[in-house]
Order: sequence, then structure tokens, then C-alpha cells
Amino acid sequence: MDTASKSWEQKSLIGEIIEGMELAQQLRLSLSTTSSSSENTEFLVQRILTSYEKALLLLQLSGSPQTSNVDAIANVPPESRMSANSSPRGDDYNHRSFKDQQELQDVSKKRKIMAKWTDHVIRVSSENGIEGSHEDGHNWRKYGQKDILGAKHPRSYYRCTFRNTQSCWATKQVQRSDEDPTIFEITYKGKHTCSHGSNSVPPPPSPEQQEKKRPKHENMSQPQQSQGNQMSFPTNLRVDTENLEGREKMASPFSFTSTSFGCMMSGDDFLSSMFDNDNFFSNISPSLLSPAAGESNYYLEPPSQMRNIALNEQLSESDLTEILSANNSSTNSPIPAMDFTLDLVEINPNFPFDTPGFF
DNA sequence: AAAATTTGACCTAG
DNA sequence: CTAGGTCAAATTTT
Repeated sequence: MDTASKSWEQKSLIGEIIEGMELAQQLRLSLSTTSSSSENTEFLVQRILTSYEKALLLLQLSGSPQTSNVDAIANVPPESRMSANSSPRGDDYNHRSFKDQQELQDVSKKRKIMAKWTDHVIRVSSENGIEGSHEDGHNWRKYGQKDILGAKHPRSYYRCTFRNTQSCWATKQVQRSDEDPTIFEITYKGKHTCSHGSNSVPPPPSPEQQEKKRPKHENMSQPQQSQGNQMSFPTNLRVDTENLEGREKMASPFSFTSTSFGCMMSGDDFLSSMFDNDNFFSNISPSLLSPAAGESNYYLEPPSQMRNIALNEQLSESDLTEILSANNSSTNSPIPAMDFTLDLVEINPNFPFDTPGFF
């Protein structure tokens, strides 16, 4: 009950923070890569900030017990965002299953919310031999493969493993580059609504090699925890984020960009500016924003459903500590209502936090 | 046995 | 009709 929801918040929060961390690392990598486009970095920055915003929100919410977490989040947006987006269930395949009578209704509903989901492409190249490196921290299940006209390699389709359990409609497509077999273009569609931001089971990263699935030269002797999945980007792995969701959204990212990391701005300013930002709340629960969503009554499943895959995972200690200490040094804890007790230790005894002044 | 992948059929937009 | 995307049964992997 109480404990349950609490831990739900904690999980979400931690998930967000971790994601932000990972993204930050990607950004760093991207920055160090000679060929990083500003678009690319901007995109990453935006995502990072999003994560932190959400985390902050969660903190806020957990501070004020009145509001029921999610609802609160959904309502928070005062008047700024959701101008052009808020595109819930834009899924493409709801045709087959019930095309009897529901279809009609569904269609009318769909018209309303038909917009498109986030969509971005990144190019990943593993120039060394590190395949399976592309782990984005999510669990994907392959559901199809298609030969594409003119492309030498087939395109594979993945969707979130938790699609059914948590109605997470995120999907991605992976296409190997024609000439450079080392480069994969990964197109992400939709946002993850599942509770597995990046922490979850050790992802057996094996995106797209149907031709040669490298056996496992694995060593399961890692004394520590498994770790090393997503972010352990080998230095020669290039991630190239490219597009985007063609919208003006990217035009003016944020006002608090560069500052936010080293030392976020102080309290109120930060919070208010984060509300000014846009569309994030819209992804939190599409269904909340558009009741029309229909059949699914199971978005945001009850806490009970999420097992405790919580966070006993793999954050590379070194990195984590790095970031934490960085924050630490900046000393001003920006969050006003920061009484949140994040007992990571309880959740995960092995958690690498040695940082004394953690938070 | 359960979960994930393969793969050809099926569906829809253009 | 074609190409791209998805389904779902069969198959493989865990």
C-alpha cells in the first residue's frame, strides 16, 4: 500500500535519474566525437533535462502526499505545453485484432489523437567488434523483419518487451547500413511508458544480427553486480542522433541548459522553468490526457504489478560516483522539497554509493 | 516450460 | 499494385 506506492515513486525517480545519467554519458561521448552535430547534442541535452525534470517532479510529488502522483503530474502543466503535441496511442497496429465493430469507434477516437510519437533516428556504429553494444537500457522484442527495397540488409522491428504488461508502445527499427556494415540506423518510435527506464534485467543486447549471433563468450563471474550494459559504450562506438520529430520544439530548448548540470539553478526558478518546458507530461500517460484511448484500462499498472526488478542494477559505479560527486561539489541542492528519503541502500545493498554527502 | 526469434502471410498507405 | 509494417504460428533459445 503505502510502501508500495512509495517504492513505485522511488523506482520511477531512480529510473529517471539513471536515464539522465546515461544520456549525459551519451552526450559526452557525442561531444568528444569529432562529428557531432549540434542537433545531435541538443537532442541529447533535451532528453537529459527531461529525465531530470521528471525526477524532480517525482520528488516534488512525493513531498506532498495530497496529490496522487501521476494525476498530479498530468495536471501540473499550467498552460504552457501541449500546444501541438500530446499524441497518445499512435500505434499502428490495432487493425487486425478487432476489426469488427470496435473499429468504427476506434477510428473516431483515433482521429482525435492521431498525432505522431516521438521519432528519432540514431546511427550506431560499432567499429570494433563490439556488437550488441547498442543497449539503450530497454528491453526489446523483435516482432518482424522486412527486406527493404534498395537496401542490402533487412530491417528489423522491435517493440518494448513490456508492451503487453505495461502497455508500453515504444518501438524501434534497426537497419544496417548498406556499405558500412558496422553502422546501424536505429529509429525509435514512441516513448517508453514502462517502468524500465534503464534498470531492469541484464539486457542480453542482441539487436540485429540474424546472420551471426555471436555465442556467448560470457563470463558470469562478475563479482560485483552485472552492470555494464547500456552505458558501457566502448569508446569507439559512435552514436549519432539525427532527427527529429520535425517540430519546432527543438527550436528553443531551454534557458537553463548549460547551467543545470554543474549547478542547477536554484529552486523556484528551476521548477518554474521546467514547467515551462514542454511536452513531457504528455507522455506520462497518454490515456490520461485523452480518455478516448479506449480499451486499455491498464496503462500505469498498479504498483503491485511491477516486480522488484527495481534497481539493483548496473550503473557503472565509476560513472555513477563521478556524477554524484560532481553534483555534490556544486553544493546547492536545488530542490526545495527534498525530504525524500531515497534509501537506495535498502533497495540495493550493493549500491555503489560511497559518496558521503550524497544529496 | 516460458520467453524470444523467425518468417511468411496479412494489412494498409500511397 | 507495391513497399513497408505487423501478426502470429512455428521454431529456437533460455
